[in-house]
Amino acid sequence: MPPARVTQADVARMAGVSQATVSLVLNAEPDRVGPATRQRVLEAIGESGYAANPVAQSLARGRNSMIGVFTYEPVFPHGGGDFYRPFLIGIEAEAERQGSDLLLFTSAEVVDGKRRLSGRSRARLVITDGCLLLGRTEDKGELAHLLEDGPPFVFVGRRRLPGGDLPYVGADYIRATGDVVRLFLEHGHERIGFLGEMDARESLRDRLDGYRVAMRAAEMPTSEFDAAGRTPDEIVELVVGNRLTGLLLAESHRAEEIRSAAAARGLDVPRDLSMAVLGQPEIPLDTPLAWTGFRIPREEMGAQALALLVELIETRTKQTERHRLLPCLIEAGETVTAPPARSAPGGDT
Amino acid sequence: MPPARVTQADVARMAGVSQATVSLVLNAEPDRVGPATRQRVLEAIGESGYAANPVAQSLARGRNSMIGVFTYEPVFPHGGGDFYRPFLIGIEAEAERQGSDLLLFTSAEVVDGKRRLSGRSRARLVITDGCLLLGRTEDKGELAHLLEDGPPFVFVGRRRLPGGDLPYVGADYIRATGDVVRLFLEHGHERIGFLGEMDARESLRDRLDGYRVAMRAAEMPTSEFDAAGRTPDEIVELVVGNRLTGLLLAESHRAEEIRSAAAARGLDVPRDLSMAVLGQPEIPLDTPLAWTGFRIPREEMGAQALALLVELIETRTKQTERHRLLPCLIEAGETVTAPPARSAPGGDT
DNA sequence: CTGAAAGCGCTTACAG
DNA sequence: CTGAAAGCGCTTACAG
Repeated sequence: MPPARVTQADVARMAGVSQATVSLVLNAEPDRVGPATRQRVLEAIGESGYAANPVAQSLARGRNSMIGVFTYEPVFPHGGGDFYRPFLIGIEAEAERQGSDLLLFTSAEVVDGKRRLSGRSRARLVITDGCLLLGRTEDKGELAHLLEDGPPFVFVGRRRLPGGDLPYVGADYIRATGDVVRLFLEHGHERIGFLGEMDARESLRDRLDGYRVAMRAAEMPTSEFDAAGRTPDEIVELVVGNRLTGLLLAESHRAEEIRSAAAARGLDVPRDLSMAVLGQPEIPLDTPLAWTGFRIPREEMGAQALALLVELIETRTKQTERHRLLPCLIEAGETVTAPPARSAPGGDT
Repeated sequence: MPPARVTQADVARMAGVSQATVSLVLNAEPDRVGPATRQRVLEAIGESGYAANPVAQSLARGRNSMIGVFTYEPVFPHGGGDFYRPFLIGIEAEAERQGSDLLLFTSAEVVDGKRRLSGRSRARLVITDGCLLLGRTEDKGELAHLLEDGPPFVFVGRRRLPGGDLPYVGADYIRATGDVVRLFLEHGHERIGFLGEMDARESLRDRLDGYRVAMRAAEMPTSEFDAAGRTPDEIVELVVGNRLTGLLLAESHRAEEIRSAAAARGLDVPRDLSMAVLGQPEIPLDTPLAWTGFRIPREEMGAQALALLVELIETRTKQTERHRLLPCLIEAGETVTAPPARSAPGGDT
């Protein structure tokens, strides 16, 4: 026999008032209920240990202090990586501050190892006041749907939708990458290459854009290479073939293997080749060097995303600025220095 | 203006039936509704894109597929340690399997950095079908309360309540510690000491009990030392003073510093002193040795705890065995070998 | 086989 | 200031 949960009706009986009055004490302005009645109700609540049933609240008014957290993959993966953790550190801390609980949608349907945001999963979202979305394998179609007639949500990480205005809190990769490019320029580099997957993902696009914009502003020629399917040796070959003195790595996790390959070919980092990573990899690099690059403010992104979501829920107006772009801190490191002196000033004629 | 969603009433209107009939088509056995009617309803559902409102379902059914997860500290701590992670890996995987969502009680009141399970936090628990409890700073009084009139719950880790029968899924430290003791005995050790905090926590008590039982069974004298407040050097002093050839460490995280102190005093592990750790520390030891000891099945504990909880929720009977003790796998390692030969056979007279 | 009705536990106009 | 009532969108006995 499940211990029957205390309801407003029980409290009302104890306090000798109507159920509606209990609700008013709980929800309305203090002066909606007379002080004496109010007192009795409050006491009854204390004694009974009453707590509002959020499901009923939800149905009646549509809010329940529950924030949904939807991730496209398990929040707690078996393997080594732990992609979501830094974001969730920020999210949890902010949730504590806001006084909301977090509902992890672990019941979502899984297709090809990725959780889907459609069907029952999608319907389940409406349980919460609003929802945080995290992951790198989102389906833009699903998002468009959600935007159209779903509960409020905020994506952690910049996401763009062709026709829509998707709320997000992202990191300013464009600017951060530009900062790194300018660091190279200040050191006197002229031939600075960009290596990354030529992918449509915003986080990668933004880095590429940042590179292009900064290079163009400096009137330097760009050299972009697709990292996909290339071995470290092949990449070093590209560096040499294009006489690059600097290399930006969008794929920061490959930094160390590329440096090794360069070393094997007699190219020392940073003496002969300056390198920088555009963001820290999930799994810290096993490296003897302090890599130059920038730090992604993941915890802050999580916290701000939740803060923005709460704002959206509370105002429910289109007025609020729905996008936030947080700055990345540049890390000086030691892998970028002046380029080697040109062997033949004026070119290699 | 939130886009109005299609309800059963809408579907009923389209199909020319009652709202209840729509519900029956959706939920009851196929033959509760005549094939023709059923067909019309199904068509209307298809056309309208109807999806049941899970909030309303929850309210009507009295269950909501939400499992609460209460941790005494943040699930995602800032610092290095990550105590809860392995448990939550198991919990999340099991939740996927069971089709339930996880509600993290991040709104709980915090006192001295620990979340409390009383007041509003306590009340909030009842919104879930049942709740998983994790942490090492539980208040037994709060637990007793919960047991009395709270929702079903299961503690991850063995917990005992003087008067109550608290459901848990734990690791069998008694047996695992006994296994380690027997490993020492098989190697010929006779003077085996136990070092740990003499604390009331079950996990520590169990290790001590396991040690005592196994030693008594072998008719060996026990030597127990409180690690609290003792420096590594002082501990080594105890080892020497008591002529121990073997040492069990309940506080596995101190293993390496004690080994160093022993080495500094000329005691090599395992040549002069065999050591074993009773469970892996949260943060992996920075050590050149493979430590002998046992592995705590944390993921499995999480998964089983959730499975047990669901069972309790579904059966709602006292019949179910409410306790599960999982075996710990012994790790052979290389820190336990035969004790050094006695200098004077027959004693040191 | 199907509909009308009550109920899940709340919120919120609406009367007094 | 307070109560009676309607309603949120479902499920589920209970009558026909």
